[in-house]
Amino acid sequence: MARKDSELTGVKEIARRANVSIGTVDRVIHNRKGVSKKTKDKINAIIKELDYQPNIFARRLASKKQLVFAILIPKVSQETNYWEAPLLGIEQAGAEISPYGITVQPYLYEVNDKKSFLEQVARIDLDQVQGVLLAPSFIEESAHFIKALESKKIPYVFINSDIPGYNSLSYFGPDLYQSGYLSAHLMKYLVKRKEKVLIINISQEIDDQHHLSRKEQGFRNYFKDHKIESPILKIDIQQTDYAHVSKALGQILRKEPVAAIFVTNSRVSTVAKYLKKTKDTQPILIGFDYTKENLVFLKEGIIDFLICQKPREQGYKGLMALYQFVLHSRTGEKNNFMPIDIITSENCDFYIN
Amino acid sequence: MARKDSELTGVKEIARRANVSIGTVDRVIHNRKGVSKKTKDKINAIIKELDYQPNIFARRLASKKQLVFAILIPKVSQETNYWEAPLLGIEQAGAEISPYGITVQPYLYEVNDKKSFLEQVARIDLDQVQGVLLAPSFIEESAHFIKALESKKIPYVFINSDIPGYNSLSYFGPDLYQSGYLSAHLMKYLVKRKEKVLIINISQEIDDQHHLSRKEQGFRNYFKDHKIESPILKIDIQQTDYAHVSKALGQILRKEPVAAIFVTNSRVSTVAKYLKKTKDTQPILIGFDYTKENLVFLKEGIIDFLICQKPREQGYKGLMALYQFVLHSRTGEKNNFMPIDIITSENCDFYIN
DNA sequence: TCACGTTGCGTTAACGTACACGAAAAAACA
DNA sequence: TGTTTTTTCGTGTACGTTAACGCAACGTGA
Repeated sequence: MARKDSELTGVKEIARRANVSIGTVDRVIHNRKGVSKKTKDKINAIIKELDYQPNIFARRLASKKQLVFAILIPKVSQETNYWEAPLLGIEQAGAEISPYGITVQPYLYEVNDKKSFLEQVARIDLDQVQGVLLAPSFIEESAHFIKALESKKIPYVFINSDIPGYNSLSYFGPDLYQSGYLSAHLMKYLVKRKEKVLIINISQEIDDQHHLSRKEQGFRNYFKDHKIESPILKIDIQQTDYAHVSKALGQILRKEPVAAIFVTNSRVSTVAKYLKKTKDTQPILIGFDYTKENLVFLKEGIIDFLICQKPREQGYKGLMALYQFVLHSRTGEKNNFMPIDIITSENCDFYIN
Repeated sequence: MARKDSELTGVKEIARRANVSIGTVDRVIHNRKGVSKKTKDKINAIIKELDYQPNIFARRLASKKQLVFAILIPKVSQETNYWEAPLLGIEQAGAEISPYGITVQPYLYEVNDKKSFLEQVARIDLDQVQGVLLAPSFIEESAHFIKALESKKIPYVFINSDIPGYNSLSYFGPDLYQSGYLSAHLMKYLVKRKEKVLIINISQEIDDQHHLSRKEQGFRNYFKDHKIESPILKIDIQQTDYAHVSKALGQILRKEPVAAIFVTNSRVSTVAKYLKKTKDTQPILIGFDYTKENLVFLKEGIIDFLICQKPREQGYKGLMALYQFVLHSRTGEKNNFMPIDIITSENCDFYIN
């Protein structure tokens, strides 16, 4: 009899060893009620001993129900199409895993609006969700949501920005400090000794400040570590519209001729727009993100370098990590810092965002 | 009766419509013999009409047999650990898809040895293989193998280098011309007007020449397109050992002081080794690939930039493409040019190869 | 004509799990 | 003690596909 082989695994074997039926084993596996503590413990012990891995094919064949993953990220705004990329990655991953009975439900919030974030959170029915992929833009609001997830034991993955200290499955996103550090490294090649460098923060959001300042820190520390003598100027611009930005730029650039400008986020295109209009010698311009707007100026040569951290891949890999965990109990690295890519007008056509 | 719903799909429905049994339907699906041409055609028509997608869970539950993918790439040599990266990507993909009953069989050949390539090809039993991932280093030898694959209708994917004109499922690898073009772009920032630039080809293999020259072409064309006045020198070194390389370098560098050197492949570390020993002012050095050896010199500052094209991802995505096609009949892009990454001593620790 | 092979097809038992249904056992109540 | 309720558990069917087995019908050669 070849039965010996086949009976060594599966619910049947567990049932046999525990002297119960497969129905009972099934109940403890799904911890439904109706099993005495005693037999439940016995069965759990056997499961652990056998390191029982349920057959996912049989499981998903027998169970008609879909798994649901909720996606909580900003929606694409007129201001920037940055979030298009993660969404594309998510959609691709979603398409790949959909044959395995997984449904992806997007909940998209306004990038600068906490209220909108909370509205979307409220729409998610945690009893119908087996995993969450989120960009925790707003620290406090996210913390509250995450607490709810943990109490329901729903696994979640962060993308784009991290909130350390939580028990997330993993994080896929940039190492902000390093990307600032790298930008400074590029600068070193481009500015001559003692030429001035300007850092520009453009953001109205307070939560953002944390991100921006970590980049700035990296940037400044590189200059310090490498004893670069170029003076660093810096301005904060709290309004993101062109009128404000151009005015602020005009003021400082008239007084202080700079050889290079480092914009700490994707709004570098606004700066580029200003620089294009002035006839003066163009300073080197470095900024972030492969957005439509930035790309135009990159190709025109107004922007010299863009730093980018694979937003598409963040979405793709984030969702895949969720899938690997929920379906196969596979956990990968907890922190997955995306590579820091340097984009120029030459390689931009080949950049896979 | 809810039967109406459930009967609308699956082999049962096909069988019902064709007035045959599911056994017969199964036979034509797996085109086994024992079905008359007439009913076979009828069933195939219905399958197409219904756009029947077999339930993969039921399929893999019922069928105990494993799918086999053969991997035909160079093995890691002492000379370079380049091929470690693709293999790692392949192994990761292999681990992820192994629960779906897929076995990955590596056949590794010596990178510079056609005989070894043919030996490995001979070891592959095409009747036991459902897909092939290969790096077609040797054009003619590969062509022969590919012909065999096509006659058996076994899908195959190229990585690292492409042989256009074949009906491969897809290609994952670099766009050589562009990576040369980009290198030149970097040079532009780094050398002053009329300073000399040196291109170095180090390779004993003839097949390689094709690759190298496409890079060189890209490099030269950038200079032409942008009317850069720096003269370009060039040497070919046909022996890859350090003694030869250093001798050749000594000869040319003594005569011609150059501001920058562009090495067209991963052997840039050999050049770096030489430069490190000379006390002269170090020229800018650009080369290819994130190998162990190159990394050392990059961190020491001898190599300034490395161009890299995600060898790990080539392996990962290549195998995944095979999987998506064989299991889910999903085809993606045919040509997948990898992003052209610029690696410096600053971002190298964050580079995901 | 019989015996035997071939072709074309139907039937059925797996594959491992989920879950509804109902039965037995235990507990609670009278 | 008998009756009801609750707890605990076993049985059976379904999920969609695979493939072994077997049975007709037909053809072939003697």
